[in-house]
Amino acid sequence: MSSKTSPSASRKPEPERVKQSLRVWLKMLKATKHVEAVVRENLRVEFDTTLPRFDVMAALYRFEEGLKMSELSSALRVSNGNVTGIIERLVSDGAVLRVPVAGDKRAMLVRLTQRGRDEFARMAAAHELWINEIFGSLPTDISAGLLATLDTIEHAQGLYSEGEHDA
Amino acid sequence: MSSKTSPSASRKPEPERVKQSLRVWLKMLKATKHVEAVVRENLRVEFDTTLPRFDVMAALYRFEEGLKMSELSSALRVSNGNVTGIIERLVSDGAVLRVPVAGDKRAMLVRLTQRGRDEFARMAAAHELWINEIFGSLPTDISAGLLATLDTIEHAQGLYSEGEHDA
DNA sequence: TGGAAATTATTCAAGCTTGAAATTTCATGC
DNA sequence: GCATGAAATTTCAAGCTTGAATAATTTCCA
Repeated sequence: MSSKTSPSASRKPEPERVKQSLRVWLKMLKATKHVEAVVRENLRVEFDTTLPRFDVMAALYRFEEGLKMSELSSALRVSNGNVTGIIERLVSDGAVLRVPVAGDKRAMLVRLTQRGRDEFARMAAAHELWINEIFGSLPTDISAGLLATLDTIEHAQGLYSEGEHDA
Repeated sequence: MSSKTSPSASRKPEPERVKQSLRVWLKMLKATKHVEAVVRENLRVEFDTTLPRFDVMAALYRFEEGLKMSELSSALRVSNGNVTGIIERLVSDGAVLRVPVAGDKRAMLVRLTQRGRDEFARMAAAHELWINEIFGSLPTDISAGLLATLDTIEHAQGLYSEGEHDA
């Protein structure tokens, strides 16, 4: 770990590089928050729902057979207790169904109801358009470059949070 | 608005472009959340504080003379009531001071105490290193390109949330 | 002046989020 | 069988976040 020539060597990072790193991060954070705010607002106004609910439904939509609570929380990278509350509300709204897992009395399988599926399908279609409204004007090569750079960032550090990678 | 040749024209966006937009957004969101999680965790473990508190202190550090509550919330782009609670806790921790504004009995000026300034200075120094740990390995040209692309994104849509721009 | 409108801030209810503790159930080894 | 630890989930306290409602003050302008 921490070779002498690594750009992240622990001694004396060049101030100009640090400054640029900070600039990039702050701008990335700002842009992301901006897009998130747009999505949140649109979900609220057009579908009377929230981003966390949307995220949960997206995960469940993808796994038609359902997910265990623990699978769900790790897929969304949020805490266990968090998902409990969101699912609770989705269940009482009739969008989600809880079914016991055969052979394991601890676990619960969580699945979209038909109504939940229909509802999410509509939201997802709108969501695609909102996102395309923002990102759709990027030239193809720029877009591809951005994707590649973001990939780098995601993997470009090993000092903190050496968690599990892509699902 | 919405010219016939605009890439975000309201009719029939090309599916391949939409798909790419979605890919880029999801990756950007993921990368941002990853960095945020690192910062949050480090703030918690090394300084026993939270990201919202850090953000508030960063804004107050920048404006030594202090900020009004409304200026603070609009600088951070969060709701009014939100700031109230965070400041409340910072005040009771001795990091922030409230002073009435001369000539306006409604307004309150909020300012870091010396202790708050010292505390933030230490956190900011560490924060720079964490961020550089992640972004510092990006080649200069890539980094500059990312910055430019993010700028584009921030300004690349006028349909939703036509809010005020940079401070 | 005097009153409608705007500004500033707090309060409130609802929901999101976390990390830790508690609970129940399962798996393993002896 | 049975204890011990691991796994799945919920509960909990604390804090964050929002949008709406309220309250106090200031501004504007007729």
